[in-house]
Amino acid sequence: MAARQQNRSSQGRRRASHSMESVLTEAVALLDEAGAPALTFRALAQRLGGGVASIYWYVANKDELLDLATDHVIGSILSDVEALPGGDDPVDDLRAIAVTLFDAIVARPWLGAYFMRNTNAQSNSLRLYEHLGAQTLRLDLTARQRFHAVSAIIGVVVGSAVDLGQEPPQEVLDGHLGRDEFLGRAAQAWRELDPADFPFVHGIVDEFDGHDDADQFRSALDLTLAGLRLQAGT
Amino acid sequence: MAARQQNRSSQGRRRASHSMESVLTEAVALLDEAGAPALTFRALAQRLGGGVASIYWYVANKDELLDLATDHVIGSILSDVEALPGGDDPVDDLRAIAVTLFDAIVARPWLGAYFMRNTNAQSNSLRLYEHLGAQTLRLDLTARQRFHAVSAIIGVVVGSAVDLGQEPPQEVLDGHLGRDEFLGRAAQAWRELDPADFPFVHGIVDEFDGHDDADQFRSALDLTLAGLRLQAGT
DNA sequence: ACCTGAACACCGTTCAAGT
DNA sequence: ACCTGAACACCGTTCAAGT
Repeated sequence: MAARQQNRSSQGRRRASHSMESVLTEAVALLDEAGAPALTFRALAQRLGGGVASIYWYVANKDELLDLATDHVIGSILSDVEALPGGDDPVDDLRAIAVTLFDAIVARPWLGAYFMRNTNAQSNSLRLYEHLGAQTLRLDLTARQRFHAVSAIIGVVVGSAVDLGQEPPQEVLDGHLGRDEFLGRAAQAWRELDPADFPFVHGIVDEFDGHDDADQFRSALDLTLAGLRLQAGT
Repeated sequence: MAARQQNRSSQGRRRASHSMESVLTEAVALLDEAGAPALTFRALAQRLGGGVASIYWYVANKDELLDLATDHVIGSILSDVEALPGGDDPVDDLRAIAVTLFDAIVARPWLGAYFMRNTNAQSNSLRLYEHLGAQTLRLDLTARQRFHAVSAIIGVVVGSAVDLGQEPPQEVLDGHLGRDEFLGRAAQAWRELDPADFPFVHGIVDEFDGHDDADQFRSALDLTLAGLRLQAGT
């Protein structure tokens, strides 16, 4: 079937041969499988079937590796965003894009920490930024308002994402405790606080218990978009 | 003046003696002086004048150290928040609290990554949460709306904070480049993009160049609060 | 041009032992 | 009850050398 790989000499496996593409694909695979702590140069080298030092031919350091891995997956998020239908209401289109970003981060919680962190090294991020911003060009806003509006929307996404990206406590990872049990346990602690000292916490503990992160995100996004709509006079 | 310290024997310095308080104070000092990477058990032990292992008497692991250090500084932020005058408009009071939080994070950029991350281990965080929430009790909202409103506001703070907490690139740290030069350099790269492909980016590049993070935060916060005001019918 | 092995300096964490 | 020294297993990064 496949031709004999050039990097196998007659003596057996000798020299590995990588490529930027394979380095990033395997880096993302590690991140997806076990989160940010799983991405080490040694683990990555092992997956690539080579030595640690060869990775440094492709990236200058770990920060750059993370930036490029992030931009790599943002490439596919960008495709999703570009596939969005787009309607006649720019604010609704902004919402649809933001929800797409949020969903992508839910699927890859490690993304939360690196998303939109460095638009220089991340060229797909810049395109995504442009895509969001393009919707604001359809609204009656000043340049400064547009700049701030897009920053605010990204802020809502990142703010929610950071919450999601939090490594769950050890009990949850070990599978001894599901997310619901974990929330329930925290909720129980809240219920035991003095209601006179914590009236708000008592009032919302039932909402907190078993809450959906997506709901929370949607509400935060809707508040920002409502404010934006008001500002644009739409 | 001060009595001879018990941990000095006649042979000279022998056994160090710590306390939770001194551990956290020195941990915060390290974080303040050089950011999150500076807080290592070895550096902390050196400042405390003892061995690394003794720190484990006070905290179970580094995560707990970070949680407690964060809660420690949130204690003083809480004092600032409680010292706020408080007016007749709950939304304005929410804004004042949020701005206080933002200012605290500007002063301690490392906080951004840990702020409000674990209200279990962080008892001062919970009090701060209650303080924000208490303002929403003065608004005509459902429990769910209150819960989401406070989450949204914290999201705006954290979203902006994450941006601030980013370690500046090496050139800025080295002092070869100021923040303005750094922004200007990025802005210049944006100006060189094809305007047909990046109309939005071109439209806001002058806003981006030399922008103030506080302005950006204030705008994001105001959008959220405007949305909240609308929701509460105030 | 691209890959390797071995080293370096540094982490968090543990543990048997001291006081 | 609290502290210590030394070890362990792991990091990112470098470099002289190979192909």
